[in-house]
Amino acid sequence: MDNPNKEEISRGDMSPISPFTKFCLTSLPSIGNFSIRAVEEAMDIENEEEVKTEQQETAPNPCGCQRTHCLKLYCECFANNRYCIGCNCHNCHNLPSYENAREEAVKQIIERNPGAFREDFSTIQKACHCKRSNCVKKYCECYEAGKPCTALCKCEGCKNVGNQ
DNA sequence: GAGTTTGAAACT
DNA sequence: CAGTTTCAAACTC
Repeated sequence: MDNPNKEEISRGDMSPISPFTKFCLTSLPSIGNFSIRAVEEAMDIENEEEVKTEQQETAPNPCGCQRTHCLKLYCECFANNRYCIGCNCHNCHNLPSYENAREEAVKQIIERNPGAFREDFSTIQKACHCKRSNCVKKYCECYEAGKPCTALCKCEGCKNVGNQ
């Protein structure tokens, strides 16, 4: 298998700190007063990694995307119009420093589905197409949202019919 | 933790 | 629009 970081290492548009340097900064113990934070500030780097660390515990639904750079709707963070913060994703481009690529991806998705990023997401009625989960597992978007399936759904063997 | 199953998203 | 593939999460062992 290829090193998943290879691509990132060779990119020219990434933040000026290499993955290896990042690893060193975050993994090696600080020496005396020589703190990681001081190094970061001295290098005047983007602070997204710092933000990640600080918000790690409160990050809602951290994703674990491997292949999409978190720029497809497969990525929960991206789909919810959030940057990836405290996630376990690889080669993430869903970050302020990749704003150009991010906006391009958003544009492309909106072309395909104008409603994909509507703000009032909670009011959108989901319509699932489940075949095997009986709509009673979190594979089903309706079930996951805590809502019964409706006539809009095209599911088979649905048992997600609410309390009735 | 590894492998399987699932259905949305993406693609053709 | 329908069929197929890709993807990441849910789930199982």
